[in-house]
Amino acid sequence: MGTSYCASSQQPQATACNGSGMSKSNNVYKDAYNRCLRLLDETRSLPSEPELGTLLGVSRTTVRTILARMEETGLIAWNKRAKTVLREPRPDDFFPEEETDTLAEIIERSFMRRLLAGGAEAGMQINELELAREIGVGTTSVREFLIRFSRFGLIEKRRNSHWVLKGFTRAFALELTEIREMFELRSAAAFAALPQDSAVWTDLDRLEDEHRLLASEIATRFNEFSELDERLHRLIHRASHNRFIVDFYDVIAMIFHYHYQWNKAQERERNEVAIGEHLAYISALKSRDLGKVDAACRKHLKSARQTLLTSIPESRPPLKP
Amino acid sequence: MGTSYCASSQQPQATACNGSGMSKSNNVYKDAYNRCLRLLDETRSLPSEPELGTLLGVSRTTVRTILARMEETGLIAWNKRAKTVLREPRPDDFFPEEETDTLAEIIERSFMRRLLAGGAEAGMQINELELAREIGVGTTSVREFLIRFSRFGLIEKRRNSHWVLKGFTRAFALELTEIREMFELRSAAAFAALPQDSAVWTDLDRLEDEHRLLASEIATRFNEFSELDERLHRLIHRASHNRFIVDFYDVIAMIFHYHYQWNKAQERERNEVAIGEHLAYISALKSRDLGKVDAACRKHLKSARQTLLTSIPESRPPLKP
DNA sequence: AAACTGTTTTTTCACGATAAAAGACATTAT
DNA sequence: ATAATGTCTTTTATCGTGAAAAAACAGTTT
Repeated sequence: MGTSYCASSQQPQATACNGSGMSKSNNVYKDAYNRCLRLLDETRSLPSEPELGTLLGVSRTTVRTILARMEETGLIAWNKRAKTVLREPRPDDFFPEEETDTLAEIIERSFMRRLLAGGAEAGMQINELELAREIGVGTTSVREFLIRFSRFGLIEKRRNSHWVLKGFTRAFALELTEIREMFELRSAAAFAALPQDSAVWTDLDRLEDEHRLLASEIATRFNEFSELDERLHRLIHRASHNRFIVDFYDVIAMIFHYHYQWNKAQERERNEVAIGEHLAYISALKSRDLGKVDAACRKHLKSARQTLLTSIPESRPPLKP
Repeated sequence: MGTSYCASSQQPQATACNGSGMSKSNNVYKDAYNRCLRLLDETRSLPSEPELGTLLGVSRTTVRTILARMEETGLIAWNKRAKTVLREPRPDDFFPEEETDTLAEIIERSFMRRLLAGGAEAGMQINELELAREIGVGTTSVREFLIRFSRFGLIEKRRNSHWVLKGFTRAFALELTEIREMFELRSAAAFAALPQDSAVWTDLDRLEDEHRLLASEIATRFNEFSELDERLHRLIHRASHNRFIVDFYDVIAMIFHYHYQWNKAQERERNEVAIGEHLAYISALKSRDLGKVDAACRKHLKSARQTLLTSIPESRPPLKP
C-alpha cells in the first residue's frame, strides 16, 4: 500500500488559525473592511448601508460591523445616514492580508503546495485528520475541501476509507487537454456564430486592446498574462451556453494557476508567444470565418498543451505493494 | 427572491435516523451482514476472516462483528478458524433493507423526490438547515451531499449564503446531452480501434448475449433494461481512457436513473426500441468500421435525447425578483 | 410611500466530540 | 514461514454547538 501523503511533512506548519477552539473566522468582514478602506480615499462621505452592501458584496450586518469599527478608529463620523469621512486610512488601518483569506483558500494552497513540492507520488493515501492537524483547521473543512477538489480528477475516494492521490502526471495533463480542446473548439465556433450585436464583441475588443498594451510592455508586465489568459478563454467558453463546458474551465484554470506558479522557466518568452497566438485567435474570431477560427484555436491549444507537458517530469511507475 | 425550496413540504417526513443524538449508523455492518447471510446458503463453513473481508468489501473489524452476531443467533458455531454453519438463515435473520442504506443515499433520494415531485421551480433557494431537519440528519451531511451533488449542474452555491436550484429544465437536458454525444462518439471511435485481443471484446459479447436474452423476454423483464443500458455505455466510455469522460457518465447515469423512475410512460416500448438500437450499436462496434459505429451511435443517442426531452415539461420562464 | 436605519431571527460555517469502521500490531496456529 | 486470530490504535462519518454572516422584521426619516 502507498505511503501516507502527509507523513513526510517538513516544517511543523504554522497553524493557519489561532490555535484555540475558535469557531469561525471573520474573514468576510475583514476583507470587506479592507476594500471599504480603499473606498474612503475617493469620497467625502459613504453611501447608504444597503448600497455599501451590494458594492462590497456582503450583507448589511457586515456593513454595520465595518462602519462601527471605522467610527471607533476615528476614520468616519457615523450618525444614522450621515457617514462623514474624517481622515485618510493609514497602512496600519488595514487588516493583514492573510487574515482575509477563506478557509477553503488556505486549505487549497496548503494542499497544492504539498502536491507540487514533490514527493507526492501517485497512489499515496491522503489522511483527513493528519491534513487537518497540520494545517490547523477542523476535519470537516478538510473533508469538504477534498470533496470539492475531487472534481479536478487528481484524487479519488475509497468508500469508508481514505482518499487516494492520483498524481499530477503526464496522463492527467493529456486527459485534461483532450477535453479542453474538444470544448474550446466547439465554443470558439459558437462564438464566431454569435450575432454582430452581441455584447461579447465589445468584450472581445476590450480584451484585444489589453493584449496589445501588455504586448508593448511585455518586458515588465509579463506576469500579468495569466489573468488575461483566463479572461479570454472564459469569454469564449461562455459562448457555448453549456454549463458543463463553462464549469470545466474551473479545472483548467486551477491547473494552469498552480502550473504558472510552479514553472517559471522561460515565463517571459512563453507568455510573449501566447499573447501573439491570442491576438491571432482574436482576429480570427472577429473575421467570423470558421476555418480561420478553427486553425487559430488549434494552434494556440497545441502550444498550451506543449507548455503544460514540458513542465511535468516523466512519472515513475506507481509503486507495487 | 425565489421562494424556499423546502418550505412547501408535505408530510412531516418520518425522520430517517432514530431521533436521539446518535452519531453514526452501522449500515456498513448491516449491509455486509445481509450479504453474508446469502453466502451461508452455499457453504457448510465460512472462509477465514481476511478472505471474508475482501469478499464482502469490508474490514476485518466488521467481519468479526458479523461473525459474533451470527454465533449469537445460532447461525454458526465459531471457534477460531472453525466457522461451521448450523442452520439456514430465515427471513427474519436479515436486517431490514432501509437500515442498510448510506446516509448519502438517504439524502439523495429524499432530495430527488422533492425535486421531481414538482413545485420545484428554477431559482428557488435550498436551505441546508431545513433540509437537514426534514430528513432528520445533521447539517454536515446535507452540506457534503450538496457539494457532491453540485457537479451535476442542477444547483449552484451563493458565496456565504444559500444554494440556488437551477431546475430540471429543457436547457439542462440539452446541455447534458450535448456533452454526452460529444463524449460517446469519441469513446465509441476509440472502442472500435481497440486491439482484437483486448478484454473489452469479450465483455461486449457478454453484453450482447444479455441484450438478446432480455429482448426475447421483454414482455416481463422490460424494467431490467436500465441496468444493462448503464453497463454498455460505461464499457464504451471507458475506452476513452479519459477520467473526465468516464466520470461524466456519473452525471448521465444519475439523471437517467431518476428519469426512469419518474417517467414510466411507454416504458416497455421505449426499452424495446433501445435494445434494438443497442444491438445495432454493438454489431457496428464489432465490425470496427468507424463509419458504421458513428452512424449507430448517433442514431441511438438521438433517440435517447428525444426520450429525455419529451419527459420534461416545457419550463416556465424563471420568476423575476 | 420609498428608502433608510435599528433590532431580532435564521442560516451558514467551522469546530470538538464520539461511535463505527478501518487499519496496525502482537500473538498463535498450521 | 506464512497466514490466521486476538487486541489495540487510528481514521472516518456524523452529530450538536456556537460564532459569523445573512436575512427578515419593525420602526424612522426624508
